[in-house]
Amino acid sequence: MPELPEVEVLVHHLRPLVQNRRIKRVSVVRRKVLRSTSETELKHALEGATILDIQRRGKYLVFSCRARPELQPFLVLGHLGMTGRMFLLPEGRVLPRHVAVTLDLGGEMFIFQDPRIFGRFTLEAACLRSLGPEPLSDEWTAHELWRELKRSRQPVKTRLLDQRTVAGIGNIYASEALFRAGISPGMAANRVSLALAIRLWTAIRAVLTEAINMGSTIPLNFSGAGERNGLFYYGTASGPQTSHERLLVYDRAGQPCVACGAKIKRVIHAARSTFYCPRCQHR
DNA sequence: CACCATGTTCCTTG
DNA sequence: CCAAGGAACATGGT
Repeated sequence: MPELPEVEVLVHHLRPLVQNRRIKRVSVVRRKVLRSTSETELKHALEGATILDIQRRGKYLVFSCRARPELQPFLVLGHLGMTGRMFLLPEGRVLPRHVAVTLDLGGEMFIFQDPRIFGRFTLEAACLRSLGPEPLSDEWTAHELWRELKRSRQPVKTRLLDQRTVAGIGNIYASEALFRAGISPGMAANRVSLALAIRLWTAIRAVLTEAINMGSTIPLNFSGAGERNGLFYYGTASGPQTSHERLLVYDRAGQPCVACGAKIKRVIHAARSTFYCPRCQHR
């Protein structure tokens, strides 16, 4: 669930629920998600503090909190990893499996659940500094993408997964953006022309924006229960399509390309699956 | 049982 | 020293 659009949608839905709420108590069930922060440090910082806002940066959720009005705000960084979820649970309910951290907000519990424990919930915010530009910001240009791609001979798909190239693209939207741009995922990044970089830049922004727009209009199920599939918009109340149906190449190996009918291929780059149409994506 | 999985980081190899 | 690739992390779904 967690690439840029899913995190953006989560932040959008979570913000009004947690904004200006005071944290009464913190419970840490899986210490690993705290990374370099100790359990004591997190509790000391958060218990009694108020959540002022949530923002997204790349795939990170950035909580700004403040212990008291006269003090400086501080940040808590959340990351969903592969399987993380965040939602509110009415107080008194039985906790679901694989809870990593809970915040007692009084009346409701904020739950960070993460079966695989690849995610994080930490005071350590230094990792934000190594992130590349925000793909949907006005400051990010196609030329900047091109300049970044020029620096490596790795497959362009692999470069898109590197969060220093641009922040927030994951394995699903990397394949989707390359398909839309008509670029073969295995093409060496430094052989991508400026014209192709412009197409890729446009495709990245379109793919991410469309996913956000769809997710934002759908009511999320914050109970966290009954959602068996990791894919983010699955199990939500309604909607004509699941997110999966909107993906044109991802996880469609062997199926006909929606544009030309050729068989979608699956290949491996840097140990991750890549899906593409060998006819549409020739360059 | 085998294989796959939306992410990041560390280790090894060249 | 750097770049690139793969394993590891821990669990669940098919």
